Amino acid sequence: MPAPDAPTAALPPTYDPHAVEPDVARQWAESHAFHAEPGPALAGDRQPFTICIPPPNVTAALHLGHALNNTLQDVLTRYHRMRGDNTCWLPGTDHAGIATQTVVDKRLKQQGDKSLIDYKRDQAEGKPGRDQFIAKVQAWKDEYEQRITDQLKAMGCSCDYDRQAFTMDEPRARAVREGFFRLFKDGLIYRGKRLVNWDPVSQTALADDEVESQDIDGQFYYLDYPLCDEQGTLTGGHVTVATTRPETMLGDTAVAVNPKDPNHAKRIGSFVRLPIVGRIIPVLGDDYVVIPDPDSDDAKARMASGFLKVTPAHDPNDWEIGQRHDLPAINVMAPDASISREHGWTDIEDCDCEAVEPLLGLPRDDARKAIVRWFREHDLLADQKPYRHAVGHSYRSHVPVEPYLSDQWYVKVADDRLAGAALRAMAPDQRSGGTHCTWCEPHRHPHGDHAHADWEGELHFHPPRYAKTFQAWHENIRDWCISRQLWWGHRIPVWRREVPTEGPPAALEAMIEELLAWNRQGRIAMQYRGEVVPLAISERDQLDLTAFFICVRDPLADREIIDQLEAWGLTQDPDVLDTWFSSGLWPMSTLGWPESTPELQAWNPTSVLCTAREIITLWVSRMVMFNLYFTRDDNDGGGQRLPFRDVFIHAMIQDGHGQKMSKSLGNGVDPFDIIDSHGADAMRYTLTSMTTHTQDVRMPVDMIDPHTGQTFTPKFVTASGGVKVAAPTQERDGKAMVSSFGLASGQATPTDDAPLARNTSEKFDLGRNFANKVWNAFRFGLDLLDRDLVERAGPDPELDMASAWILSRLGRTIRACDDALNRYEFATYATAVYDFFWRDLCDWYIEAIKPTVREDAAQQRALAACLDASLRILHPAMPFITERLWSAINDTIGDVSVRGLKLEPWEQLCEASWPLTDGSLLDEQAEADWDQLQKIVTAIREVRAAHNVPPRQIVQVSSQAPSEMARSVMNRRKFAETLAGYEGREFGPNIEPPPGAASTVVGDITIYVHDLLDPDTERLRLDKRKDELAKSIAALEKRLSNKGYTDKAPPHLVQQTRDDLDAKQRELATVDEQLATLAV
RNA sequence: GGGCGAUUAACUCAGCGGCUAGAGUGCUUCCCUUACAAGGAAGAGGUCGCAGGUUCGAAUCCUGCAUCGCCCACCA
Repeated sequence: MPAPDAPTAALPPTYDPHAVEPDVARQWAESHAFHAEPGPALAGDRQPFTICIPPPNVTAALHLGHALNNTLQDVLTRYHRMRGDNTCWLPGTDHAGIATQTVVDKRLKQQGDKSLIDYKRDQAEGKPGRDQFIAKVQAWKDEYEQRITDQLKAMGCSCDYDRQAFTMDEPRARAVREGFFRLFKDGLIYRGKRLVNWDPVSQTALADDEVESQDIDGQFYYLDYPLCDEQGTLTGGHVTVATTRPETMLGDTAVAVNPKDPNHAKRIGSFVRLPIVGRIIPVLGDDYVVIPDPDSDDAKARMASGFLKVTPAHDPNDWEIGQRHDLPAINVMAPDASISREHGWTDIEDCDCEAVEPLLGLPRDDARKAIVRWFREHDLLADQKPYRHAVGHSYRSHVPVEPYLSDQWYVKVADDRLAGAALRAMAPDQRSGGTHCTWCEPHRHPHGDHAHADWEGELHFHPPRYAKTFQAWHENIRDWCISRQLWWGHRIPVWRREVPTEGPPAALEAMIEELLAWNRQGRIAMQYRGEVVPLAISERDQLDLTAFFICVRDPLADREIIDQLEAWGLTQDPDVLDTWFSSGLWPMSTLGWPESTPELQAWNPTSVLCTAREIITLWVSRMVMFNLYFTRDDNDGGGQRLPFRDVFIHAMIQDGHGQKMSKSLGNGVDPFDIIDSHGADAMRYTLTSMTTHTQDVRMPVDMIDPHTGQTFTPKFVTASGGVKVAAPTQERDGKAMVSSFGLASGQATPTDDAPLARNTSEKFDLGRNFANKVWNAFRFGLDLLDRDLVERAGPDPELDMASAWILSRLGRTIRACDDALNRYEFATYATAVYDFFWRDLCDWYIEAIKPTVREDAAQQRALAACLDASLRILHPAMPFITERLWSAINDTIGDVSVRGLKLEPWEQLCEASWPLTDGSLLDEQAEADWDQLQKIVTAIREVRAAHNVPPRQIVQVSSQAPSEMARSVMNRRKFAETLAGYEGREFGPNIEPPPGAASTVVGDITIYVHDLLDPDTERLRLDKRKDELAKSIAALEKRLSNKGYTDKAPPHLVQQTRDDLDAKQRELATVDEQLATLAV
């Protein structure tokens, strides 16, 4: 028992994170240590270091994937803060438009409350539905934003919480409005009638990358269309079109044939009468059509009939064909993807009413069945074959996306000023396809200014392979649909008049003049018939007011304009912007853009973006394009800037079945669960140590029985989509509990009898054990250290071999940490500190100095320096425990710097300096000597273990060595004696083997462990050793007998092999001798 | 269809031209030694997915194949 007043009395023998973390977190919060101010850029020698958090969606709480993401950011942030950089980590959350709206709507339905449909009805009836629904979503957002912030704080994330941002708060909204305005003004945003990816459940358009491909088993239907003349008179015969989507035939406006098709091209120029509908449509030629070939490798060629039905309003390819041939696009569906005559089916009056009537209102699946039935009944279904193919699904509602004709807003990202600039921003060594820009030669934009010559790309991906994803995306990019028919999001700041104006021409004239004036003042921007105003509007008297789009720069500030516009009968576009529009501005909007703030000047570009690879196209791309584009117009002297210089892409966490961990799948693990079972530091350390440059890491998840506290592997079931998840309810020893999946999916509700079971994973034992080791090493260290002795030793005491060695190892470890962290090699960093602290410091050094350190000032100093420096280098990964121990050790020791290692005292560890070493800590001689000593100690321990000598029993050892070595052995004897538990007897060049001694050989030295009279054990040991030696001698001889090796391999390697062989042979001889002695 | 990655000990992963291929967990034996049993000492356990090739030398580089995972791609 330590004395009650000993420093260790304050520290219990087992580390309890729950007793430490909240206090430390409070201490940090009260000290405002994480708040940063930009100050003048590059003041003194302080480098800026900034990270913008990838804002988590407010749809749900964070899971382990976020824990990994944020841990890595915090490791970097804390490291740079300690390095003395002007460090700021900006936290925040994302409103996640469609995702959040969907989640909240689903929850409202589950609770039996008024849901989106009801609010929409209210809104249509003139009641305040939109605002009320948004209020519901806002409440959800408030709840989860708080949860997320609590989680970040519990994880120890050292964000500047004073700067907490949200993609829809006012500063961010301001940035969105300004960004939209500038793109609009520059003609990079336009209104287009296009086929969009329509989600019929959410009833909104989706961007291309919000569509997920899934293979489904479908059918190929072969439909006969009767041939006719131009007037519709049947001429006999038919063509057979092949389709997977018969229901869209209602909107067919042509049949296409490949002009090169030898069998079918002759039909070009004829007409068919569309069954059911009666529409007379041409057969035309288009290269797109696949020529049938039953022997082709291409499944489509095998399935093709040669005739393609063309439905421009319901298929993207057909849309293209329609554009080429000037075909009408006839939309036959309502926004919910049911068959409808109300949305563009202009010639429905001509139809066979009897056939069409029953189809109206049918969902597309039912319509498909009905239409196939109709064709079959009318003997027009030629064939039907099974066909597996990819179908795009909404990433939110998971239903097939409907290509749907509608008016939407687009960003012209394919423009050179956006995608081209993003490509040029790539570091030349990461851009494939030569050093020239692959983009601008062929796609040179007439108005794009080329910054090539003076703008060296410096966007780097880590690992570099992800640069390829980025490049490929921008080389094939298509315009980005940014309008969403949602309520939760940034309202599009565009006003227009829905109905033609009827006012007198004079009033109209005045109105136009007013608009043009505002336009000149830069308060609005205008587009007229798709062209940016001002332009030559020659026929003012024929102006169509409904063809004007008026973008108001800052509708919130400029009420005068809004009031006037509304007085004129103009209304704001009801749609909102794609979430990624505001996320794309994140590195700017969080720093105050469009104001030219000190933050923006000091911290943009930010240092690194830390994210997962799934988001490279969705998000990274847009931030790069926006930041480059918007900074080139700003007159702040900074010029065109990237949002960040480095992109670090980390692994995705999978569950024990190799499935991606995600909220929507329901297999996510709450970091709070891990913090509860293992502690935040353990979680962080383990996650850090898992972060290598691979793509994925697997995390088998267990559950904790809330009744007993025991860990067990839950029963898994296959949920929808084939995903393996823990069964919603679990049972152990007759007692029930609810899994987190059960709760998240709403399939089970925790009760007193069946409480929620937390998750855990034994992977975190690594970090928990390490934290405990650190804790105990410090308890012991605090007990051993004596402030007077440490100070008396001074910074440059005469070091014994052990102390010189451990400081040398410390110096190497600090270097390894720096290298690893600068290269984003987190696992390397984690392993380096682990090995130093546990293996070197605890297992060897502290054990070696135990008998002497209480009186030995030099050892006191070395130990103090090691402990102090260890806390500093451990801190980025394990901030809580190190901060707690820091305050304990701060009370015990002062400045413990040693020569070559500066360790300034500091009140809080999170603000303390990172240990700086100049290389003079390294001592190669001490390292070589210690290496030899470790071998001797291990050899003796091995003998002891083989003979079952208990650890406490001191053995007698003699050793024989060539004279020059013997002296060295004498010097290191005291450490070896301590470590191997022996007492040295005789040393010298010629020692008689003591009778009854076991022996072992280390290099030149033969070691005798006295009084181990068990010849059988001895023979076994020596035989085994002999085998090993014989094997490696054979291998070495073989290598040396290969003249290719001796001729071509580096000489030092060959020499090393020779030395090695020599040593092994001598050792073998000694072992043989000993075996011979045993036989006597 | 194009691209990226993985395949190494029972499990989860390092290593990515040259030590007898490592770590954590698990397993075996010994030890509750006055920091730590969430610990200490010793140990067992691997033809590095398969087949070729390059090289004096390959887990590591190249080619092909197999299996698994992810990203991108217009659903006739």
